[in-house]
Amino acid sequence: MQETTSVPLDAETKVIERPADHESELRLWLRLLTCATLIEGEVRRRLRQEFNVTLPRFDLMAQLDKAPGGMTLGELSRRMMVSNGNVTGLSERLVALGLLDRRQSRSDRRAQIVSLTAEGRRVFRAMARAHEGWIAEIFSELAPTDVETLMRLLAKAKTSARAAVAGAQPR
Amino acid sequence: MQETTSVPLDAETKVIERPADHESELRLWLRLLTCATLIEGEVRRRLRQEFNVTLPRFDLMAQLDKAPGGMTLGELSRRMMVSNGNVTGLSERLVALGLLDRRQSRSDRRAQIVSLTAEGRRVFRAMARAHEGWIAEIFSELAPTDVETLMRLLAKAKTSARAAVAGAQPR
DNA sequence: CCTATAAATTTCAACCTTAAAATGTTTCCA
DNA sequence: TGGAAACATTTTAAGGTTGAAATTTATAGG
Repeated sequence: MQETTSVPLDAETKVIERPADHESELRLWLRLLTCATLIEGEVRRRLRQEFNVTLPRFDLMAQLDKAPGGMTLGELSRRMMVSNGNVTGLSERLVALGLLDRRQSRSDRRAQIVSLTAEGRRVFRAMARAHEGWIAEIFSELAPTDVETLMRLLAKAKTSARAAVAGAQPR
Repeated sequence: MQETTSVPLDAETKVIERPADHESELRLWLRLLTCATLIEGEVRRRLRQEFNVTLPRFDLMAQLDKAPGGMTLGELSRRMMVSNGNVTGLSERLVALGLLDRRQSRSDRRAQIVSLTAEGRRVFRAMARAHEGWIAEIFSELAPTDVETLMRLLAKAKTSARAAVAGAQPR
């Protein structure tokens, strides 16, 4: 019975096309996603209620805060892991609010460089201080060793994921 | 020097209002978010290229696949952790594609019940099979013990986050 | 029975997001 | 030098997402 397999098998041969039990990895992914979604939602809610700012805008400002001299839109796009068109729109709104400066690069006329204004930096620092506290609160039940272990294993997961992404997308 | 503190301190007193080193938690959050974003982006890309479907639609169908009898929109909204209005729109598009059925609840005229059509179930199963393989590939560099440890610590993180969410949002 | 409150959903405006096409600029190499 | 190819960005169309207001129906207490 069940002799429909057209591939010769023996004890040393891996079963081909078996449904395979990758359930544990799948459950890991769902749990990871749940954690991220949960925390992201909470951070967004608080940013909105306490600072009237969206998470993407906060993220963009966070990148610029680390680059005193500013950054091109492309660089920003890569670091934020979002599309080019996305940063174009986000930057426009932040410039309109007076939180960002934007100028053309001297050396490359294609490139636009954005940086935080003094006001932008001031506003961001206040938000960042609160944000750090929220994250500490959210993770408060984790022991330091838990945090350490998670950091290590998530780094491993990140490397693994990057390899899969690179392998699948010849771009 | 540095005697600007106006709060009396001694060996037993926690420093008040110190900038506090919650850096490790912050880094953990950023790493968790990076992992999730990276993987989510890759899954979305493949769903799009291989099945011409968006991730939110796949997620919605995944919830319904687990509920043979269907589910109300509210239930779907809670499980997917997205807003009510969101599932309204998503469902409309999937009904238009013939992948979902939608009917009014017999017992509660306010409630709408959606479920997969036969076609929807068939399509979802094919996608789910591929999806499980992608996730396995993405996590392929993790050892079984790594997966196990991550599951455990992420569960702890989830519990911790839920407590923070509940504590902050009297709703 | 009536009415206040809660619940399920829809609608709406604003914003975020992507992929792909279009534009303008730089680089490289034959 | 002359293009071809690579780059940086913008634009566009389609869709996803939220929070809040509006609508309809259910429920419970007096």
